[in-house]
Parts: sequence; structure tokens; C-alpha cells
Amino acid sequence: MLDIVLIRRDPERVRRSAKRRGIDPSFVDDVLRLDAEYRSALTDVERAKAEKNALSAQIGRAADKATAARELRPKLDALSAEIAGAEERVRASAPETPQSRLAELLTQTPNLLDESVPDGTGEAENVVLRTSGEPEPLAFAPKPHYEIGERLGVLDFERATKLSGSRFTVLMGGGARLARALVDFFLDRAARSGYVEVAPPFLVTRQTMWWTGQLSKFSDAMFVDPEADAFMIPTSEVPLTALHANEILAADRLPLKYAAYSPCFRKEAGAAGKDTRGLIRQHQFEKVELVWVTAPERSMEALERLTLDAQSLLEELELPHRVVALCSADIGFSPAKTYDLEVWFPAQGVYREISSCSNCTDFQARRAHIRFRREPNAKPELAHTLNGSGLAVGRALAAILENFQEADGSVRVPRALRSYVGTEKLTPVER
RNA sequence: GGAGAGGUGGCAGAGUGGUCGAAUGCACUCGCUUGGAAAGCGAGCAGAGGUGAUGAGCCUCUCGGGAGUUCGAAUCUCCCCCUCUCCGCCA
Repeated sequence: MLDIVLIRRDPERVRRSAKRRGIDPSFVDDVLRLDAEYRSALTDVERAKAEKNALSAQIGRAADKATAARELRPKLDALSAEIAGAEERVRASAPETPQSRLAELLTQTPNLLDESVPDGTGEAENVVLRTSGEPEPLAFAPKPHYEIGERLGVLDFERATKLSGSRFTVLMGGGARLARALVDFFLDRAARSGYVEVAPPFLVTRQTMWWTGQLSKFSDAMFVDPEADAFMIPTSEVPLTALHANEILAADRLPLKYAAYSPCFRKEAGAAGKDTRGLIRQHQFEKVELVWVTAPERSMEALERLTLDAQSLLEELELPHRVVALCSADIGFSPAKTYDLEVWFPAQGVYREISSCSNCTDFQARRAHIRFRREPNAKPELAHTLNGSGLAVGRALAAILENFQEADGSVRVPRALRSYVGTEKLTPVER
């Protein structure tokens, strides 16, 4: 959520950011008007309440309270009626009232873009910053990971469909082992880089989803049991970022760096027909998520660090990849700036997202009330939150299958993973 | 799921209808003291919002959350949530 005070004082900045995102900026004028109406109603309520409180205090001080109360009765009743009326106007217009038009506009307003974000109108205008490990041309036609996986007997899509429907996968034998190795590898590297490992709940409340701004972004894409008020997390960014909701942290604790393994659940309703084959787009996938909580002035350098932390995993896995700065139109709802890590898939000859690293600045912190104090008696300030995958397990597994495939259908295990997997090679099985 | 106890400021812990946003202690900040420190002494120290100049001041709201009674609620009533103890069930 944006700071209403900032919208009031610098509406032009909000309009500019909205335009760059490709959003009609006229909502800013509506926000300004509705906010003015709200504050006027609020002032009315507060003035009447102050008057009434003063009279009540007068009764409290009187020697004969009953008489005092009786005498002030007409005034008090008039004030009560006035308060009730004005309160109704406040309720109807308040940004805290979910049904109010102002709340609706504010909750739909995305974060302000960072100045360094390249302008663009879509995915095509994202900027490649650096490429690492140029893909080597193979001496044979590379197969897609789902064919390799089935041939190896490590990916079973048919049985997954039997169990759970489309967009699920059963990992078998070396595939399951490789996936677990990746998780261990990611978490070990995160620990080495100073991240605290966290094992969070995978079900969270509506409140928690709201805190991290997921309700607008993923509301259609989430698995939910409304009766139990339980949402299956679409990413462990949710529990990790919300970990310190409603807290005031000491400055010397920052930055907080957390790493969590978790399954992630998404309906992907809007993606029907896209990436229907293989591990790329699943209702359930796993990843290790990295989250930072920093002081505002450190968050941009933290984003660079976080991105490098994620990128180093691809380096160690010897997977060809590139780092892309998302352009203004492609950046998500909460982030001010995002770098995507894209890994090479030789079968299709494309780079695909395997990690998305974002600086959400104070956007999530404002909703979740994640604050810190610079000095022991200083005023609390909003912290900045960042998140990035480090990395997505399914896509990493798919990338390994495709990039390390041999002509005979076997797949080499990347050196960095061999001690975790216990073998150097996955070989095809007869079925 | 059942029974009981309880949820107050960073922490501990008073407060059962009238200037209580809240005693006291600890922690913390500043000052005095000291060669320096500790102790001691003095002062300060919750958050959010409105109004002002992103100042001072003033005002409103907040004692787990919500509704209610009352001129007035941390204090009384109702609902919900959470924690602890015991029982049941379970991994």
C-alpha cells in the first residue's frame, strides 16, 4: 500500500509511476478528492467528541455528579446524535473500511517504481543485464525435460494426473532425490551467505495474506478453505515477510535475512493452455525463498546482493543463465524494482524465469506494520522488504535434465550436487 | 473437542465505573556525579490518526479483537481469537 500522505503531497509522482506501468493515472484525482472528504468528516467527529469528552469530565469533577449529569443532558444528547451522524460519514469514506471507494482505490494501487527501472510496455522490453555460461551447442537434438524425465523414470506425469489431476508431477527415484538435493544445496548455500533458515507454516490466515499484498495479486490463484480461514501459501514470501508484522525491530538487528524451503500452491487459473507439459507450471511446486528486511537506505544495495546470492546458485550448478531487469510494465504489484533470473532451456532454445528478486520497499511493510527504530528512543520507521527465489526446485530440476542430457538419454549430475545425490549420472530405465 | 485460569506499554506487574494512556520495578535515552565506570540522584521514554510547517501546541483513537450498557469503560455485559493447566484424540 502507498502512503496516503505521499499521494497527497506529491500526486504527480504517483501519476508518473502509474503511467510507466501502463495504468490510467486518473485514479489519483479520485483518491485526493475522497481523502479530502474523509478527513473533513473525521475532523467533524473529533471536534464533537472533544466537546462531549469535556462535558463528561466536567461531570466527573462535580461534587454532585447526578445533578451535573441531569443538567448537561440535553447538550450531551445533541452531541451524541451529531457524533453518530458524522461517524457514519467517516465509516463510509475511511481508507480502513474495506468497502469504501477510497480503500478500493488504495488497495488496487501498485507500488511506486524505482527511478532505475527501464521504461517499457511489456515483457519484450525487459533489459538483459548480464549473461553467464553461454549455452554450448549439443551434438544431437536436445530433448525437452519431460521426455528425458519420463525416459529416466524420474518424472511420472500420468500417475500424477491419476492422483491429483492436471499440472501435478510425481517424482520417482533419482528425480525425487535430485529435488531433495537441490533443496539441501540451496539451503546450505543460503546459510553460508548468512541467511537464517526458517521452516514456516504452509497455511496462513487471510490477515497474513493481506499483509503481504497477495490478496490482490494472487486472489484468483490461491487454494483456500474459507471456513477454516486457511490459505495455502502461493510462496513462502508470505509467511517470511509477515514474520515481523506488527513489530518494531531494533536497528542493529537489520538486515534480517531469512531462507525457507516450502511447497507453493497456485491455481494458475489464468494460465490455462500455457506450459501444459512438464514441470514448468504446476499447481504445487517447491522452492527456497530468500527474504530480507532492511533499512530504507540499504534496500537497493540489498536487492543487488540478493540477486547475486540467487545467481551464484546457478553458477555453481553450471546452468547457463542471464539476469534481466524487468521493465516498467512487467513489474508486479508490490515491487518497486525486480530482477528476473532466467535459465537456459536448450530443447526450446529459450531462457525461462527461475527466480524473481524484488525490492518491495515500504509497500508491504506499510500494510504489515513492519517497523524499526534507528535509536533506542527514536520514532519507528517502516522497514523495506525484499524477496527472491533461491531457487525454484522444479524449474531447476527441469533445467538440469535439459542442460546435462547426453546423447544416450542419460543425465549428468552437476558437480555441486554430486555429494548430495550420491551419483554422477541418472541413466534411463526400461519400463 | 471438554473443563478451568488468564490476555494491560520493550519486559515484569498494579489498576473492578469518573482527568487512567495507565502506579511501581527493570530495560533504554539524556544530565549530574566520577580520572573512567558501577552505584546513586534528576529528567525523559507507547503507538496510530487529524490539525499546524514533515516544528511547538491542541484534539481524536488504542489496555487481545469486535459489538453493547453508560454522560463517562482497562474496569460491567455478549460474541470471537489466542496463551497456560488438566482431560480426550492424535503424529
